[in-house]
Amino acid sequence: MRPPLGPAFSTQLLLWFDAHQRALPWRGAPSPYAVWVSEVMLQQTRVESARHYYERFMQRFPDVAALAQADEQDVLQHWAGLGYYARARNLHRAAQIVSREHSGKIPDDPTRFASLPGCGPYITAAVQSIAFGAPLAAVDGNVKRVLARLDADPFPVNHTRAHRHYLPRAQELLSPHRPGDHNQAMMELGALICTPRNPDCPRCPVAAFCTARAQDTAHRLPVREKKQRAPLRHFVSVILVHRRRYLLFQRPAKGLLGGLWEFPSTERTAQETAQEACARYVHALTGHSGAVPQHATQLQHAYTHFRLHIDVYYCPVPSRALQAPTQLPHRWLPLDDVADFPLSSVNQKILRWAQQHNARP
DNA sequence: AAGCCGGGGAT
DNA sequence: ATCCCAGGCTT
Repeated sequence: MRPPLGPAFSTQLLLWFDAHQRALPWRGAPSPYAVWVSEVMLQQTRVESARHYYERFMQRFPDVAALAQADEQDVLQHWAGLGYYARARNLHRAAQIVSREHSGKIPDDPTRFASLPGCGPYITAAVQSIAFGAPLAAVDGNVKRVLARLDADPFPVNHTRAHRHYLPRAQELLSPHRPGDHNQAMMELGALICTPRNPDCPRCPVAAFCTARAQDTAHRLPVREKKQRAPLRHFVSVILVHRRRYLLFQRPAKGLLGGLWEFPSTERTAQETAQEACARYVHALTGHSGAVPQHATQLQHAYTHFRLHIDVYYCPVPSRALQAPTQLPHRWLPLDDVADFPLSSVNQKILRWAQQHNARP
């Protein structure tokens, strides 16, 4: 049996939030557009990671019209390094829809807003409650953790149906008077007090309502399903140079790192060394068989579903002709111009290496 | 329902 | 090394 909470819970929560919330760039009477941009950036992304990107993005695209008119490459350029690039592409498309079909005004109707690309249940509840006062509970990773502890609920928070499971409880607790602040307060509580490890129960404003606190089991909640470890894959990236110009490819519009640019790269098979893979790739790319790739550096990186080991090579070639036209857009660029293209985090590291070594190993 | 999609900070 | 974050889309 759950303790009867009623409005007492949100009263205590909001008192704490009013006194202890962090000063963040998207707080303090933000425009609906500012709320939207911040919520999209904060998906699966910590506040401190998104903060700088948010400031820069809002300076460059201050309103829906500015974003709608922008070139997608410009939008990606301001997102490069933040990850989950479909967020940027969807936000850009959504801004164009708002501009064309809603006279530039962000819909204050949850159903219409939810039909925009990138606007799922969480974004919709967050934006509609914070910007327009709609009484919709926003359920993210923080909220699920807080609720799991509040009720000592063993339902795994990373289960496919976790959102469906925790939403009714979140909705029942939601303050009808200040739904936007209540939603932010739940997330702020999860970020500052009810943290994944070592929750600070003595300083929790709603500890009196918490079943896990009463049972002293907060440190063992929430329950989480095991997931298998990401496999390791080996890639070779090559800094291909012809007369101080560097070859860059653009990745396909969809899928991993969609629309971003990168130094040429290929996956290494188990049967070849990195050096052999690089020579094989350069030959396939340029037809030039006498290439002697020089090892530049190694990088490690982790994506959600696999880990990456990358050997980076430096390889001058005698011609700019490409043998097998890869269908993918490419450019031969002066090193100083490469940074003007949206690069993934890994390729930003490769670029920095090239700059530091002045293009020579 | 399960898989795909980034990156970094905390532990 | 592992976890996990202001999740949504595709299949």
